[in-house]
Amino acid sequence: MLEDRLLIIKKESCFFYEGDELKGIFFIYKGKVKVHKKWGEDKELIVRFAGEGDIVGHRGLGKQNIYPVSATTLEATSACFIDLNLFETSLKVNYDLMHKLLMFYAEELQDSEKNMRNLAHMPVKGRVAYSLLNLKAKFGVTKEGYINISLSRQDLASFAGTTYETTFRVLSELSNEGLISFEGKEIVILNDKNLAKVFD
Amino acid sequence: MLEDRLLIIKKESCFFYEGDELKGIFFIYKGKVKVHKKWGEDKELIVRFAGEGDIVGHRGLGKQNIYPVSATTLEATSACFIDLNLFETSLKVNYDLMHKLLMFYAEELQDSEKNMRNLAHMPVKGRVAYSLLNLKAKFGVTKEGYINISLSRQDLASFAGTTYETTFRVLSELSNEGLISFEGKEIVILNDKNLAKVFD
DNA sequence: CGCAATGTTGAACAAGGTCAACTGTGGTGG
DNA sequence: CCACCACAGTTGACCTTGTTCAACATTGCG
Repeated sequence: MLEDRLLIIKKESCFFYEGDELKGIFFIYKGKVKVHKKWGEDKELIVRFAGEGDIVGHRGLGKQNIYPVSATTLEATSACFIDLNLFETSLKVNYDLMHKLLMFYAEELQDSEKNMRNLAHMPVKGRVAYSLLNLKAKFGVTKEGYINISLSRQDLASFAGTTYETTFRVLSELSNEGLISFEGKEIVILNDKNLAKVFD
Repeated sequence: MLEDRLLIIKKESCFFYEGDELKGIFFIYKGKVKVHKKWGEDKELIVRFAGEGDIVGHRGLGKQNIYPVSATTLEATSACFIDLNLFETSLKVNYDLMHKLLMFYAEELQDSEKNMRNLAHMPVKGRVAYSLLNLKAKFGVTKEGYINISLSRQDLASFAGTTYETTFRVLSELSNEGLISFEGKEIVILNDKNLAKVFD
């Protein structure tokens, strides 16, 4: 029963698009996903990342049943698709689930608004630093100390709300200052405290 | 019983501050309120406006019981304060309330993320235009056609995520283009459709 | 070996923020 | 009644930030 809703999604594939009709939500068993929003043809903003145990697609709930964002896997991902009806029914039946979801939304909203303020007022360097610390907090580090998510520069840029090139320069800067170090996509934060001082 | 929780708040006063301990939420009977977040000493971003029938302070729900935003009246306002315990209890008892709240959060989250993307990628002129249309949609217009909220330039700037002076220039520009007209704080949108074309 | 994709850097440019001056307007006291 | 001041409204000039574009380097892979 459950099995026929279990999806295996390969790396770098978009499993729902901004504007699509809302069919249901996804529960991530394994893998990592970016949730993003387009602007024009070639610009996007990554709104959030989701990993193991997170849900994706819930943002579509509300008046118009349309996904307001797209979701794309960053690595091979397995997820459970939960039909909208089933989900709504579960909510009706399970008070606790609904309450958890409510709290989850509340947290997300706080996050989102902090990000808004950052985009409006924080300079790029701060935003990149903030993004890195965010990623570390969410995904942790590997045993070698690298942030446990392998992200293209472009994705990092889209997350920080800036361009590829600028992200690049900022990253070298931070590296020169001894706050981080990296080889390709693998990034280590050497000094959390001082990295946090870049903003704030 | 209800009366002792009814508050009359005079114009331009902040009734809770970002960082305050969360005591409860406010239900606005009458008046208008801005919900804002500080950056540094002198910069702020207005995250949302609330009017009659809206609730304020719910953003504090979540892990740490702290208001993540401040709330300040724009006009004389009457509001009902609902103690956090009472509110939580009501949620437990009233399935429908909880569901409505959930949907409300979902909408807010969508809004917030649209705003994030706009801040990241939309130029200032577009953001101001977007803000004006937003305000019109939320508060409607007076019989003379003015947007039914009287906002200082500074507040409009903080809502659009820009500076006082820039807002000013953009407003004159829009006025020259025949899209809006204004006398002091009172603004009319002359051409919704073309104003929307400024962004998008 | 060569080509494509991605990484790296420099330079020019544009948007918007900052600062400061100027204008008008409405008190306030002589 | 007018001179003066305080203060928001208004505008100009400049400067910083970050984007854009384009060149060049490096890597990986057929």
